[in-house]
Amino acid sequence: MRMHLSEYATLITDAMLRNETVVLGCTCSIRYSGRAESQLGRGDRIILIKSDKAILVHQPTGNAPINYMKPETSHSVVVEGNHLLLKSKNLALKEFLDVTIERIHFYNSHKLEDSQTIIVAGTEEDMSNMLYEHPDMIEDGFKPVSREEQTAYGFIDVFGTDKHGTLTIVECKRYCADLSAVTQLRRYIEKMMVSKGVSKIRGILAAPKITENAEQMLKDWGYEFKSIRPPKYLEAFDKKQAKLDFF
Amino acid sequence: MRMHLSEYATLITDAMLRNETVVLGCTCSIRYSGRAESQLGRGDRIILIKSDKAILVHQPTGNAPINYMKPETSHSVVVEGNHLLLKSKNLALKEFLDVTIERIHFYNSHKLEDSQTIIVAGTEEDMSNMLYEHPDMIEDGFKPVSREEQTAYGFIDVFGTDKHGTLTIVECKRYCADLSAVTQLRRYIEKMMVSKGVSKIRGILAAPKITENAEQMLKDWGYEFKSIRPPKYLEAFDKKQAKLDFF
DNA sequence: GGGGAGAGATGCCGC
DNA sequence: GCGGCATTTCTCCCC
Repeated sequence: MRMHLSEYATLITDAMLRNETVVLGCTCSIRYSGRAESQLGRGDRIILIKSDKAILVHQPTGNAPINYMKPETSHSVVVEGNHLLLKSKNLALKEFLDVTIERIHFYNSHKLEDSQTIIVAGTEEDMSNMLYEHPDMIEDGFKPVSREEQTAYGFIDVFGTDKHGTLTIVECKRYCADLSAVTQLRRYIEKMMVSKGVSKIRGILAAPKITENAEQMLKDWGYEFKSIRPPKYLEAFDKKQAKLDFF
Repeated sequence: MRMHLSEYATLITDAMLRNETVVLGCTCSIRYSGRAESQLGRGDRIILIKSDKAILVHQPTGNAPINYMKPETSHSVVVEGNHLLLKSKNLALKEFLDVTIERIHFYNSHKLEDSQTIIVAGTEEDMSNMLYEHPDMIEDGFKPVSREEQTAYGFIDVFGTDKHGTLTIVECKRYCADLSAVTQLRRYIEKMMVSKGVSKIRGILAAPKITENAEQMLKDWGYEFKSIRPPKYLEAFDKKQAKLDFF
């Protein structure tokens, strides 16, 4: 049983008023203007308008949305000739999305309730926590002083002294360390040398692996690489769970 | 008319066999294991399984998917007790997603056809192209060298010589330049000084604006900031269109 | 709200 | 496939 486009306009408008989440399968073309500008010719897509008024447009393949607007966007649906015009505006961000809908394949809307927050384990933070709790993983005699030390040039993952008492900065990466990881470490060290008034600070990049160019740059600057992997995910996970269950 | 969960299992399985895109509004809980590990308690979500077998799970608010798997993932749907178990596996990436579905609010599947590619304008590339065509926007007397040469020294946005013949590297940012933009410029300059065997290379950061810390670091290193905005979106857009229409 | 940095980042292009 | 880098990055945290 196919409805007319005008009926869909009413359906969608009413659903949004009721703060429902709207799903639309349709043939459409799209134009976006805001931080950048884009155009997309006619094709079949899924449109998702969430209860917070974020909108996502997905092509039938690919991970990322092809067009989207942030939450707090206002949407209007009107009939224009023989198609539906979905106009989304975010005046605060000066962003605009126009979707010209030629045909609707399916439509659904529903009030969705979800108060859950995701718990993620195996992050860089888990890694720096592990090193803080097991400083011997860096090297014998390493003594951590602080985590997440704030500097004007950024955060420092792990900060401490080696067995000779030399100040040591450890930068963690959960995956393969690259050039920017080295420049990040370098930036911290240079800033810290000035603020602490010392001439020598050791730099250690802790990651499962490192690119060849990054390793070369690391050596050129007299820093070191330490191959360390993020903590076993399930262990960290169960730990967090235990903590949550406690309360 | 509500169906039993077992009927949905068949519906979804068949739709995937026909390479359709599947949309599901449901109450579910989720567990992910792969590059990291995550858990999400019971709540209402939208599940999207695309024709390339990518899967996205969206909460009713927020821009980004809360869980997802890349294309080429295999999915199975089975009934387990009084709920539906959607198991997604990507053995090549060693990633796993388990969705325990307690209730289905709506379901749709459809064969979607979309061969269109998006055209985006106002990018950093557009910005560097603009500077090549209008080098006076950098400063009087700036002469960009041929664009072919930029590959020889990496991914430098724009480089050339100023009116005194001094080599000059320009790094473009389409939005507010930050600390990493400065270190990036610095890295290029150091690389270039070695490869060209010169002791002085000017560095210019071209962006609409720059953070205070980044500007300080830029000055500390003797580089310069030039406030430049990406080209007017519509103009660049129409240009690209004209080019495409030509063929 | 701005700044800084991580992300299960993703996606693109080049070698 | 790896590497380097932009992204309408998004998101979180902290000042």
